Amino acid sequence: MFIELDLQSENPLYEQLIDRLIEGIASGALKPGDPLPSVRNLAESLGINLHTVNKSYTLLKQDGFLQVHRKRGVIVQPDAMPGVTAEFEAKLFRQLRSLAAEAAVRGMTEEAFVNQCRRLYGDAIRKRGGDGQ
Amino acid sequence: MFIELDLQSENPLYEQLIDRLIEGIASGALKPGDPLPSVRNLAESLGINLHTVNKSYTLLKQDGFLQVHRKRGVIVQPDAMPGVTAEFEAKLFRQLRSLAAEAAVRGMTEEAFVNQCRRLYGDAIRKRGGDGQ
DNA sequence: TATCTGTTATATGTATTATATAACAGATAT
DNA sequence: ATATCTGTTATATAATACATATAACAGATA
Repeated sequence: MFIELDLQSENPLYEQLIDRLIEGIASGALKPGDPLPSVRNLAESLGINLHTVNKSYTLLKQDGFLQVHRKRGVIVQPDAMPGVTAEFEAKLFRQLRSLAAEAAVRGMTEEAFVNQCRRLYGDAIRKRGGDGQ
Repeated sequence: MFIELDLQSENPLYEQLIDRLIEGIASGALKPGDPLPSVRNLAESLGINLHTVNKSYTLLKQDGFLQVHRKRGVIVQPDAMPGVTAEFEAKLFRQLRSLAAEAAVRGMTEEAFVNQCRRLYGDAIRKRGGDGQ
């Protein structure tokens, strides 16, 4: 687990951690059923508070990306990952619309914008071994 | 100016307003040189505080999307819009990477993801009349 | 028994967001 | 000139979010 958080970022630490963990699942660095460090261990290794890690874990659990076994601790969702829910679609639309509008105003062509989207999707699943769906 | 803000949203009001104004510029609803309502007028018509509008205007001015003339008031940047700066690229990368990773984990294919990106870019400039670059 | 797990409770400090009221200097219109 | 409108600045207050700290609980583990 090579996770780095930016303490200077405007993004909250718990959101950064959520992003890093989802990116880990997308890339295959974290596979279904894989155990995650305990909240206390991860907090210590990241140099942040236990409750900040716990908040990230709790939100990821609520969304179905993680499971908490009384015995095995926190693990990556071993069964079906959450699908494209209405909430996720709404978030995707909202953020993409905002990014696309600013990109257009700044003179970024549709091709350039779409190419970046494609490239970053490819980067996200790069390490999965081609089973990226 | 048909702007609606979501008072329930997690997004701050001043950020929502920034998004709506940039989207207005992207779509052509707001053209270079167009005057914007005064901070007090817009605040009243949106039902929010003067300082919240002023914060949005100030940030948009700092980024070069708006200009403040002592005589003409606040207008849409009449000269060259800000280009694709390093800061914007960094923001674009950060947010797209996060969205792409979650989309991939949720089973959204690269094609579906890229198509949404393309569609939302097209929606953003739809009313510009095809001079979208 | 001692230790580790997630979880919950409580408290504190800081920053952000949004509001309110007031005032200033420049420009505009009557 | 007087009154009004402009962006801007100052100050204050309340609510919320973020991050931390300390403590405790029940279940599982060694």
